[in-house]
Amino acid sequence: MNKLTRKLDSVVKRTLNPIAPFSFDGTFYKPSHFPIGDKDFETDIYWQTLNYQDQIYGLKFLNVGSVEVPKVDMSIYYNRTEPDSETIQKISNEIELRFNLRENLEPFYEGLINDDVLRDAFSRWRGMHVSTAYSLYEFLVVTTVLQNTVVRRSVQMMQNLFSRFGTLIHYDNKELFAFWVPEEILLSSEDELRELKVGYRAKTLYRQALEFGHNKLAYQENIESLEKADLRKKLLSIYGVGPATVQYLLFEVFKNYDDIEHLPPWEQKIFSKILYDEELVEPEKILSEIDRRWGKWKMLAIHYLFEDLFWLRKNRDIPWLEKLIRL
DNA sequence: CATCAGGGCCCTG
DNA sequence: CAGGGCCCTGAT
Repeated sequence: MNKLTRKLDSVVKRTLNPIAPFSFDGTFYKPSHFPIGDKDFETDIYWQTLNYQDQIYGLKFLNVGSVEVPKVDMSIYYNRTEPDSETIQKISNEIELRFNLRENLEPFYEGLINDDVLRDAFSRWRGMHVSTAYSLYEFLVVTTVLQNTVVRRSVQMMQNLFSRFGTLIHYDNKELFAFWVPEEILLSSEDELRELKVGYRAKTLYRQALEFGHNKLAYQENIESLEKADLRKKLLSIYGVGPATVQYLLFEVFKNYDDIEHLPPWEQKIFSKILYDEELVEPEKILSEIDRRWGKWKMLAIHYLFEDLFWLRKNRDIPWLEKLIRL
C-alpha cells in the first residue's frame, strides 16, 4: 500500500536567529495539538518533515541559544541533489514565517504587563510564538479531519491519509511522514478517499485538492497579500472552511491576533473552566470578556493560557481536562 | 441491541 | 438565518 521508506542521508545546516525573546520549546511544540506522525519533539529538539516546492526534506531544529539570546541550528536532510543556496534560503524564510521567528513580542508583553490572568503563563512561556508547521493546503487537511469528530478518529484519519498519500521518510533515526501535494489526491478519487474512513470529508478533501492543485498561484502567496476583511472572505470561500476553521487559519497561519468572532465548543468548555471555573459559560460572555481584557492581543493571549494549560497537563493530572480530551 | 454526539460545514427552504 | 444531514466510532 504505502510507498517505500525514503532515506534522507545527506544534510546541510543553517543557523536561524529568532528575535528575542524566543522560547524554542513553546514555539516549536504545541501540546494542545493532536499528535500527527509528521513531527517529533523533545526538550530543545524538534523534527518535522517538509514538502516544499515538490521536494521532500527532513528538518531537525536544535536549540543552541536561550530565551534572551536565541539561536537555532537547522539541519535539512535530503537525498539525491543537494539544495542550492537559493533553495536553502527559501526554506529558511518559509520556516521563519511559519514559526513566526521574526516577530518581536515585546509590545505584546508591555501591553499586558499588569495582567494577573496571564502572569503565570508569561513567566513560564516568555518568548512563545504562535506557529504552524504547515502550508495553507496542509493546514486545511488537518482542520478537515478534525471537524465533527473526536480526537481519536482525527488521528486515525490522518494516519490513513499519510499511509496512502504521504511518503515515509527516514532521517536522523526518525521515521516520519511527509505530506503529499494536492495533485496526488487528484490522481485518486472521492470513493477511494472514503475507504480511508474519512467519511463525508472525502468530498472536502477532494475539492480542496482541486482548488489548490489546479490553481496553485491563487493561493498562499497571493492570498497572503490580501487585506484582512478580504482574507477572511477568501478563506471562507474555500470549500470546507467555516467559522471555526477560518479562525484557526487567521490565527495560526496568518498570525492575526485581534480577530475572534466565534468560539467553538471545545474552546468554550476550556475557557469556561479557566476563566470562570464553571462548566459551561455562554460563548458571547466569554468572547466579550476576552475582548475587554486583551483587546488587539486577544488571540495571542488566549493562546498562552491554552498552551500553558496543556504543558501543565504533561506533568500533572488535570481530571476535568482529561474528560474533555476524548481519545 | 439501538441511539447519539463528537474540537463543523454545506445546503436547502 | 435556522435546521437537517452527513461518515464513522465509542459511549451510554
